[in-house]
This record gives sequence, structure tokens and C-alpha cells, in this order.
Amino acid sequence: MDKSTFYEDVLQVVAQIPPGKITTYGAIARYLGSGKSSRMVGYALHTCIGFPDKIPAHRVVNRNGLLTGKNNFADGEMENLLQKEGLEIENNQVKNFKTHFWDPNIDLVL
DNA sequence: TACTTGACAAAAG
DNA sequence: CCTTTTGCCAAGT
Repeated sequence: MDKSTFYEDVLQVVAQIPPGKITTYGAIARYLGSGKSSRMVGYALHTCIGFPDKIPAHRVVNRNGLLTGKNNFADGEMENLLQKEGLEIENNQVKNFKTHFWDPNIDLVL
């Protein structure tokens, strides 16, 4: 689709995140060619809330592996989903975050 | 219609 | 090592 804006692309990428994996806002932003638009990534997900069936935003965390947006999800849903996918969460942070990290730049080809 | 806020990141001090 | 500043753009007030 032409006219795809940054946040539209973000949703597309997030929707392609494989289960059991997580990525960061910066990785997505970089994949789209704007490493400084990381804020828009989170904002895109914020607007995308309401249809999580297409946008597994729980698989997107900040650079520290911290569940920054967990407050925006249902209470404890984010951690629950991540744990369900085989990830380990502690103190609102993904353990072995680097191990389960998925970079769109690697799996996808721009 | 204009200003402020916001799921972040990376660089500089 | 930790704190502060800048970039980005859309949506809410």
C-alpha cells in the first residue's frame, strides 16, 4: 500500500514477530530506516491497542528488555503472555532478553 | 487551531 | 557510571 506511514509499517513489522521472540523499539525503527523514531514505534502500538490479535505488542520491549508498556496492557497480561511463550520475566524485565531477541533486520529483508 | 504528552534511544557531559 | 538533551511524529486536550 502506498502512503504507508511510519507507524503503519511498524504495525506490519510487529505483526511479523515470530512467537517466543521479542524485539525492541529501536530495532524496528532502525529497520524502517529511522533509528530515532523509536518513540513512534511505541506510539503506533499504543494506537494499535484494541486489536492485539494482529499486533502482539507484548513482544516489543524497550532497549533494556524492560516491559515499559505493561501498564498499557491488561493487568499482568504482558508478563503472562511472554511467560507463556517461554520467556522469563522478572521485575518487569525480560530475562535472557538478548537470547530471545529478534531483529527484523536479520529475519526480514528490507 | 495550537500546545502538550508519550510503549524510546542514543549521544554528550 | 549516571544524568541531561535532542530527535521524531501522531493523538489527545
